[in-house]
Amino acid sequence: MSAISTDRIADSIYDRLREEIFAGDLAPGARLSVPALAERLAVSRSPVREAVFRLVQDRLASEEPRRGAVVAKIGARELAAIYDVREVLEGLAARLAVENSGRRLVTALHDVLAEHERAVRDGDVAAVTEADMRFHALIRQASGNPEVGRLLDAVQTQVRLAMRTTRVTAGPRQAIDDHRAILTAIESGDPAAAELAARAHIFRLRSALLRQAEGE
Amino acid sequence: MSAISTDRIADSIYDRLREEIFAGDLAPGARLSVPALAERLAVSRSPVREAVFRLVQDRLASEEPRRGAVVAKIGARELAAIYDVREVLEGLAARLAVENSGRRLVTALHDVLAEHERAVRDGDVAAVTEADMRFHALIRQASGNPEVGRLLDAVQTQVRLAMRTTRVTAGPRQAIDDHRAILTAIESGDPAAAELAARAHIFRLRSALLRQAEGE
DNA sequence: AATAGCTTCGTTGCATGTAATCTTGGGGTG
DNA sequence: CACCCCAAGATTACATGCAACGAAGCTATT
Repeated sequence: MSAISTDRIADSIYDRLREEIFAGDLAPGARLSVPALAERLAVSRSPVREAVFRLVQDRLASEEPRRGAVVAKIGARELAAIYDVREVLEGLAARLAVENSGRRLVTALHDVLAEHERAVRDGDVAAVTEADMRFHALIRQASGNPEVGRLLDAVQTQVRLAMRTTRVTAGPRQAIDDHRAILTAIESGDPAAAELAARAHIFRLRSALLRQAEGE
Repeated sequence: MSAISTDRIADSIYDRLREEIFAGDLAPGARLSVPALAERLAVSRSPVREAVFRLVQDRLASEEPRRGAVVAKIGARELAAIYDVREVLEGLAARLAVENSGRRLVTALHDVLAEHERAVRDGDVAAVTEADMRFHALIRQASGNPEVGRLLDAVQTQVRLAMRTTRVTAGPRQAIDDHRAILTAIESGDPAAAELAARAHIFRLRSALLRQAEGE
């Protein structure tokens, strides 16, 4: 019953570096020198090497020839490509959720949507983000397809990284309207409609993103 | 201009283990002991450890608690989930290929299809597989979206692993008919039609797969 | 003969040594 | 003043040592 043993140094270093990247403490372009990190974190090079390796595989860092890994930059172009993928994956998740799931999902989504609306009214930015992510997470868990969940996690990792450079805000009202449309489609029990609604939502996010990148 | 330096021991071990898994020399369930492999391959444990780690991340192996990694088994259920993902990704690739690509793709696909038909007539199983894979690879390269390519590579890795246990053959005539339908849709320049045709193709493969798994 | 305890073996994960290779900065030269 | 070459530094990748931890098998006891 115990959780995964997190007493692995390599894991905790991976988590820590990840958070430092998302928090901006490690800006895109910053070098991830294994010896330097090992000294800063007061551990040997082995677990650091493993952690950096995982960051590269997650595309949070990229290998530069003989200069070590650096925190990855991600431009609007790459992000748009990722959103193409996200569009079809979120659509798939919504379709599968309708096919596999029941009333429980609908009520949970209603709750999150209500919280989302409250957060927007109150101007609580953190809560808005939280509710937004929860909405998608619920659907993806309900899909019953772990592969979709894993891939969407990877997509979200890239999106979070992109927020370090690109400012990507879809109008908050638009997001709520989209979510409500998705929920309505799920409630109606129509898998194809749910897929379309989810895809339309992500497609609009992608458009907003590109428009914003254009205006720079 | 030189290719990626493959003179890394860890890389060559990774490639070798991968091939041994696909060839069946390492059957699903076989233990991947790092010390044992290091001795067999006459290298130290470090590069072997890295290679095994990558296999686990690719889901070609799975970690068993305190007994090391073992070659992964993949059942019909997991494979069906993977095909759900593959369906939407191949659909996306086909749509993007139509939007981004031109006549070059169409002629290349015609060539591969002709070769595919010849191979089926001659009963050349290896050539059939080759042509089939080439058809999909062409579309995915033409999509211009590297993310789709990477994810479909990962999907294909799982499919190849699954072939070690599950026998997955869609009738060869069906595959050719499907491919011709996809090509027709691409030729017509209709992105939505191409997406639907590609999705239908994978969906049929998935159905054939599940039917075959059912009958056991 | 069955079972409980113990010993041995194998495994992982981390630390550290070392050679090869590339980058980079400085000093000397045309 | 610009440029080139060389040397020093840093990095990776691999080898190897070592302790902790379970698992599996053997032995002794009931």
